[in-house]
Amino acid sequence: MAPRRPEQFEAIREKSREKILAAALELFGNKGYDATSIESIAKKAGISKGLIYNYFESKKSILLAIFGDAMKMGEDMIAGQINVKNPLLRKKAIIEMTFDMISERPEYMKLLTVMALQPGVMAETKEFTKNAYKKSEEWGQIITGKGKKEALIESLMIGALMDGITLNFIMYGERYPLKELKKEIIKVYCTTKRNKN
Amino acid sequence: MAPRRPEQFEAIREKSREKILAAALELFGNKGYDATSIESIAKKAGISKGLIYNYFESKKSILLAIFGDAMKMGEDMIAGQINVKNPLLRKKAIIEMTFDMISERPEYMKLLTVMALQPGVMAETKEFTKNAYKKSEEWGQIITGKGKKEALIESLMIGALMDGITLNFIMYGERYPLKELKKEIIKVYCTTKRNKN
Amino acid sequence: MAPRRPEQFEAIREKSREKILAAALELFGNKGYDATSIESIAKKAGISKGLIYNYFESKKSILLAIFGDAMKMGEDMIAGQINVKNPLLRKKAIIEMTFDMISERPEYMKLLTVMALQPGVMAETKEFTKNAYKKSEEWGQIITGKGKKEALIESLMIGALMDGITLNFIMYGERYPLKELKKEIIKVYCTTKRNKN
Amino acid sequence: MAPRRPEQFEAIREKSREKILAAALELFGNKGYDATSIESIAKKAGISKGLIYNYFESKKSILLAIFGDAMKMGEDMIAGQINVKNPLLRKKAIIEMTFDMISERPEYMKLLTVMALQPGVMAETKEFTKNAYKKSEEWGQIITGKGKKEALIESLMIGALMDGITLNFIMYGERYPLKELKKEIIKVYCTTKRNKN
DNA sequence: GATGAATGAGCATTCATTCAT
DNA sequence: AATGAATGAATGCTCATTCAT
Repeated sequence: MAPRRPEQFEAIREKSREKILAAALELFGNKGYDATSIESIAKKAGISKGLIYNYFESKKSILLAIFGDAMKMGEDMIAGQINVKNPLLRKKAIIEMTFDMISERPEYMKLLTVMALQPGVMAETKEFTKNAYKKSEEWGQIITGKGKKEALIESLMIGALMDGITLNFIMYGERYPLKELKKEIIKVYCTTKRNKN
Repeated sequence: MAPRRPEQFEAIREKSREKILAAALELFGNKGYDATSIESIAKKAGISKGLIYNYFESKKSILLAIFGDAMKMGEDMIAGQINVKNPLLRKKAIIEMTFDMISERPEYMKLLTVMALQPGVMAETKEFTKNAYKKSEEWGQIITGKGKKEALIESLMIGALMDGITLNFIMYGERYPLKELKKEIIKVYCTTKRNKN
Repeated sequence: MAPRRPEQFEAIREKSREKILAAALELFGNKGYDATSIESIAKKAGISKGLIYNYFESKKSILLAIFGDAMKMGEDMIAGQINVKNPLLRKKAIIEMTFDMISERPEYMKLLTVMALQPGVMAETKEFTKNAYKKSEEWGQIITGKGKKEALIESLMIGALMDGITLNFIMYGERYPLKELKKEIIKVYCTTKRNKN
Repeated sequence: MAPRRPEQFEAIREKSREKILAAALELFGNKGYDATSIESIAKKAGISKGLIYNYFESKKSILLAIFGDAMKMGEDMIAGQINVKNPLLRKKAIIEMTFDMISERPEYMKLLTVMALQPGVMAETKEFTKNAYKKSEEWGQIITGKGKKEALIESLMIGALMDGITLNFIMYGERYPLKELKKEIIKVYCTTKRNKN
C-alpha cells in the first residue's frame, strides 16, 4: 500500500501536538509544572509516553511552546490595535480585550498566570522572561504613545493592574466585580484629564 | 562539665530551628520549593541532613512554618496602620509598606505569592491564602474609608495593582522599576483631586 | 507504464539493502553498535525507518550481515596468499595485507575486533570469532613454513602483534604511526638473518 | 547516641566504593558497558541503586574510576623500574611484569582489555585515551631509553605485542603458550644484537 | 515497496526519608 | 542532639519494533 501523503502526516501531527499541549496546559495549571509527569500528560492526552518526544524535545520545551502561544496571542492582540490612531482609544481597546479574555477564557488565563509563577517554571524560562520584558517596553510605546520613560511607567502600571485583576479574579471567582473595575479603569486611564474634573 | 540545663537545650534547639528556616526561606525563594533539596537546606544551614528531621516532620512542614511566619508579618503590617486617622495617609502608608515589603523582603513576597497559587502543594496553604484574600474586602472599607461601593472598587483596584506589581517583580526581577511605580501610584491614589490639576 | 519486471524489483531490493549496510557499517564503526539508532541508519541511508524492517529482521541481523561480509573478506585475503612459495614473501604479503586492511578499511577492522570481544552481543558472533581465531593456528604453519614448534611460536607472535596493533589503532586513532610500525615489522620478521646484522 | 566518628564513616565509604567498583568491573567485562545497568551493578554489589550515586556521579564516572585504577597500576609498575640502569634489563623487567600480570590476574586483564574495546566506552573515554597515548610516548623513552623516534616505535611495538598476547590469551585460554612467547620476546627485544647470531 | 506515527519496556538519575551508631 | 550511609519509589527520556495507510 502507498504510504500516507505528506499532508495526511501533517494533519496527524498537528492533531497530536495539540492534544499534548492541551493536556499539558491543564495539568501544569492544576498540579504545577514539577508535579506534572510526562506520563500523566500522555495519559490525559490519550497517547503513549514515548510519542510526546516525537513532538517535543523535552518537558521544558512543552512549557515553552505553551508560553510561546500565549505570547503570540498577546502580540496579535496588540498588533491588531496598532493602527488605531488615537492613543486613548488604543489603550481602551487593549484594556477591553484583556477583560474580554479574562471573562471569556478564564481557564486559559488562569492556567497561564498560575504557570508563570510555578517555581521551576521561572527557572526554566529565565531567557523567556527577559525577552518578555523587552517586549513590554516596546508595547509601552505602542500602547500609550508617550515619551519613553512616561510611557514605560504607565504601560507597566496598566500591565500590573491587568495581571493583578486576573489574579484576583482567579482567586475570588465570579463574585469579583470585573465589569465595574473595567469601567473604572477605562475612566482613569483612557479619558483626557479634562474629563476627570 | 556539668550537664546542660533544660533552658540551654531549648536554646540550642531554637537556634538550629532558626538556621534551618533561614536557609530554607532563601532556597525556596530563589529556586522554588521542588527544586530545593533537603540536602541543600542542610548544607546551607551548616548541619546534617538527618538533623532536620529532628525539628521538622517533613519538607512540607518546613514550608508551612515559613509560610505561617510570612503571613503573620503581612497581617501585623496592616493591622498596625488601622489607627491612622486620615484616609489618604492610611492608603499611602499601606501602599508604602507593601512596596517596602516587596523590595526589602523579596523572598517572603515571592514565597507568599508563589505558594498562594501553588496548586495542590497542600490543603493548608490554600486555607491560609483564601482567608488572607477575603480580608482584603474588609480592609477595603478600613483603608479607603469611603462609601461602600466606591470604596470597594478603589480598594480592589489598589489591591489588584499591588498584587500585579508583586507578580511582575517576581517575574522580571531587579529590572522592574519599583521606585518609579511607587511614586506614580502614590501620586494617583493618595493625593486630593485638587492636586491632580 | 508497464509493471516492473521481477528483476527490476530485485535490483531495487538489492540497492536498498546495500545502502542500509553501508550506512550501518559506518555508524557501527564510528559510534558503536549500541549507540547507533535505527533512525540514524535510516537517515544516513536516505530511507525510512520502517523500510529497514523490510530487509532485516532486527538491528542485530544488520550487524550479523556486516560481520559476515567482513569475515569473508579477511578469509579471502589470506586464502589468496597461500600459494606464494617463498615463506618470507608469504609472511610479508600477509603482514602487508593486514596493514592495508587496517588503514584502508578501518571500520571493518574496528567492527571485527570490537565485535569479536563484544561479550554477550550474540551467540552467532561468538561462533564466528572462535572459528576465525582457531584458524590462525593452522595458518601459522602455512605462513611461516617452518617446523612445528618454532613455526607456532613465530606465527603466534606475528598474530599477536597484528592484533595488538589493530587494537591500539582502534584506541588511539589516527595518531598511531601505522606506517612506521609496518616498516619495522617487515624488517624484523621478513628478512633473512643475514640482513639483520 | 553519638554519631559515628569520621574514621568510621571513611571506612564504610571505602568498603562500599570497592564493592561497587568490583561489581562494575565484572559486569562491564562480562556483559559490556552499555548492557550493564546501574541496577545490576547495585544488585551484584549487594546495595541499593541509589547508593551508587553517593559514591559516583554517574555510570561514566564508575568507568573512569576503573580505568584510572588500571592506569595507576601500570604507572606504578613502570615507575618501579625507572631506576634500573641498563635499558635492556629495564625492558626485560617491564615485559616480565606484564606477563606476570596476565598469568596471575587473568580476569583483571581480560576485563580491562574487553572493556577498552566496548563501543560506548571509547566514546566516553576519548579524553582519557588521548592522555594515555601521550603517556605511552613518555614511557617509550623511559623503557627503551633510545632517541625519540626509535624509542617510540620500539615501545609501541612492545606495547602492541603485549596487548595482542593478552587478547589472544583471553580468547585461547590456558592452551595459549604464554611461557614460550615470553622467552622468545625477551630473546628478541632484550638481548644485544651480538647475542642474536 | 515505502512511510513515519505510535508504542512501551528499559534505563540513568534524583531525593525525601529512615536508621544504626 | 547529631551524623551521613542507605533505601527505593518516582521520573524524564531513548529506542527497537509494529502497524495503518
